[in-house]
Amino acid sequence: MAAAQNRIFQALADPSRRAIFESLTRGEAAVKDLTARFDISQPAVSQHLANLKAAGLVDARREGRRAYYRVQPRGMKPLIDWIAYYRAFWMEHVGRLEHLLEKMDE
Amino acid sequence: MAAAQNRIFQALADPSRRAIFESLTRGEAAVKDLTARFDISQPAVSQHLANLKAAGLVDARREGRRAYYRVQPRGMKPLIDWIAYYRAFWMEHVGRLEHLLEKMDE
DNA sequence: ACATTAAATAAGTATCGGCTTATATATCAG
DNA sequence: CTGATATATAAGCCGATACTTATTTAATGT
Repeated sequence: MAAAQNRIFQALADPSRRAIFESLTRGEAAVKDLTARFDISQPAVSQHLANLKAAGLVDARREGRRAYYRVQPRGMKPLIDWIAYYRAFWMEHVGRLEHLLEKMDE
Repeated sequence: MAAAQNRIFQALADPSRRAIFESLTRGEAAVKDLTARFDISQPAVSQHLANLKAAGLVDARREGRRAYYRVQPRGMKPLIDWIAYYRAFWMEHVGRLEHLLEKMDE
């Protein structure tokens, strides 16, 4: 559980990797597509994807010679759990956070 | 905004630093106290605190020769915003996330 | 004043991590 | 079969960073 949180925070810490992840929220994409979108080499993209996959944030699908990656929404659970766990504290100190969380129910 | 997210994700990525942050959610603490709680040197603790403070996650207060640090709940906003921004996507793909978010209202 | 305590800063080291190029492994097209 | 395409893996480089010890700054106690 804490290990999962470690992997997720570490995975999302790198701006390039987070950008790739965010890009995948717009929809499934092949490595080739992602390589075209960003200014790093194909191996760099593959390495970032492997990292995201190991963190459980992303899922891969092979189709012929293409590898399609997509976000694995359930992978966000440890991050949400982490926030939820400390929520009691936020609540005590910032009543206004209630309103922040409401945004998540829009 | 994206810069704030960068700093926060980067700050929370290190396990020691995140542990210090989590420890502070249990209440304000002086550097001395934190140094006693963890198995790293005092300078290491001070450096982590400086990092957390630069990320806006933590706030410092001087009292005599002691420096008390406490969580700055508003500092979590960029992280919550980030999750909220991509929530639309999570919702599309995982109806069950609704239930995850409900946990945050318990 | 002097010694002690608390914290921050400086400086150096060593590991980690993200990138590159080069290569390997498949798959497809001709 | 051959060449081209798509991805993954290997190896190495280099900058970032998390630590250390040493020192500085400041506040307290005797």
